[in-house]
Amino acid sequence: MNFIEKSPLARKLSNFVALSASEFDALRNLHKRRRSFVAGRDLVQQGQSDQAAYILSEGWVCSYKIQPDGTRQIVDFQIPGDFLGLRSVLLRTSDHSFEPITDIQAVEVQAGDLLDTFATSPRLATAILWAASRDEAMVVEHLVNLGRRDADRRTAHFLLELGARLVLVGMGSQTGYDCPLTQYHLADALGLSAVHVNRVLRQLRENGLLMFRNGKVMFGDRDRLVEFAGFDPEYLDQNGPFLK
Amino acid sequence: MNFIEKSPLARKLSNFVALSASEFDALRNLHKRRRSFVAGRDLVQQGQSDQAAYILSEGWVCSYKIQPDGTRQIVDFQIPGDFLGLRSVLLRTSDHSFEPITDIQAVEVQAGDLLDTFATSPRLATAILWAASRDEAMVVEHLVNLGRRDADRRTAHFLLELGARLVLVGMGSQTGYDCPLTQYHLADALGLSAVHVNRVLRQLRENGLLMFRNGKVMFGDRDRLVEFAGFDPEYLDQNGPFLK
DNA sequence: CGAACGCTTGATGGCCATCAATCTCTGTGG
DNA sequence: CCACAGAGATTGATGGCCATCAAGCGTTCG
Repeated sequence: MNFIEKSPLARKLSNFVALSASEFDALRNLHKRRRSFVAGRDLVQQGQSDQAAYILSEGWVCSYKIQPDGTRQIVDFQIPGDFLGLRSVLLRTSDHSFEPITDIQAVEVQAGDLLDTFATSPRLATAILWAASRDEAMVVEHLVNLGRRDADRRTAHFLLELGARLVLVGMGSQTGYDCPLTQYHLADALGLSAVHVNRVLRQLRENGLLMFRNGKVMFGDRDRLVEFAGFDPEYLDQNGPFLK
Repeated sequence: MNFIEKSPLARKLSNFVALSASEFDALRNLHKRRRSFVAGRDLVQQGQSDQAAYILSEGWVCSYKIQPDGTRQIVDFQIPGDFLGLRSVLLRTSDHSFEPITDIQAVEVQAGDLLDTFATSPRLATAILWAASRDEAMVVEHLVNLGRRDADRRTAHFLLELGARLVLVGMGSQTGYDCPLTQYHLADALGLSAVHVNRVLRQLRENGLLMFRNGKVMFGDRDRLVEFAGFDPEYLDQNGPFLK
């Protein structure tokens, strides 16, 4: 049993493709330089060009865009096993910034190595493209969330999705998960004010649906919460391995 | 001069990579079956599995998701040269639906052919991945639009982006473009009610910023509009060929 | 021990949804 | 040829969701 088989990324990809020993090797070869970053200091600034991508192995990150008027929109959160900046490898400038929410550990991935892996290990390539497609599907669902759900359902839906993602890397369960986000993070992700997020969380708590407190999210009545939020996890496409 | 060199997709990709004759050939080989669809009838239903993707050669399409309560959120519009359903090739179920807004012509692309092309023509592959990354960047910008801009700026920003995209395939200019969208389409894309979209358009018109009328969008004072909307087209990454 | 950060709650108001009615335009069939 | 239906656009009235301003609390940390 190799350490890599327990890495969050390997764990996540295994939910889609059953990886062989040589594919675990190929995955390990992607890992070049291990790097640490402290909470709060941005990795890549919006507009800065950067040909490297990262795989997050520990900690939480958010990707966001700042508006000219200073307001911030968080596009997505990254948890262990997620890629960082895969898109900015191809576009000439990074179109958004990354902020570590906690201290993090990440592994640098060279664009060239990634393309080589695609050529030599098509099954692994499929798994990686699956993960990228899934990330995009999550951004789309986030967009629907902002466009067509009110604050209560939006918040509930978001916290349910986060839970489902964490389950995939072994960091969550049906009853809840540890969550280092502040109410300000939630506000910037959900397009709400922090004040209103606070009220929404109170209401969800008083209705026995979920608790967001002291760095923990705990689902009260999960079934009722899923029903309330209209959460249909199908877009996450995590119903067990597809390629045997 | 081959017909393919004038196709919207070739035209779009040429803005990123200067394509050679053999690359035009490879691009032509992707085009298998040409198909027509009439306005209003969906191509792929949400939840339906489908292993084929399309390249749109004529007409307009929108991709959207329907909520359990019947509300609709349009995720993106596709114009000639855009891919349809590239993501659902990898995920097991299509996570959204496609509605042709006008009668359209599209070319079917087999997933396998696409991967073959990646192996034989890396420059073309890079160009296609660039286009996909750019599409994703547009969804992100759309998300920011919904989360952090008021109705006026949101509408202005959206119509400016659409204009910039159309320029790339030769269907628009600095002064305006033809646009088959209804105010209902705009409402579903912008997360607003159709009534409010109407009011917003009136205000933009009365301020001399832009006219949306009779299937045409005409910019009044484009500079002021760009300033007003906070439109920074850098995320579109269309500043001329990158790979010579 | 003061400052910073995050959380909490109240008061006020504005943006935008909703309901409702009317108007134009186009296509269609009697 | 005209009546009619339907889609799209337009405008007014009302109200609710959520932003904003303001104040105060607890905890952590230098």
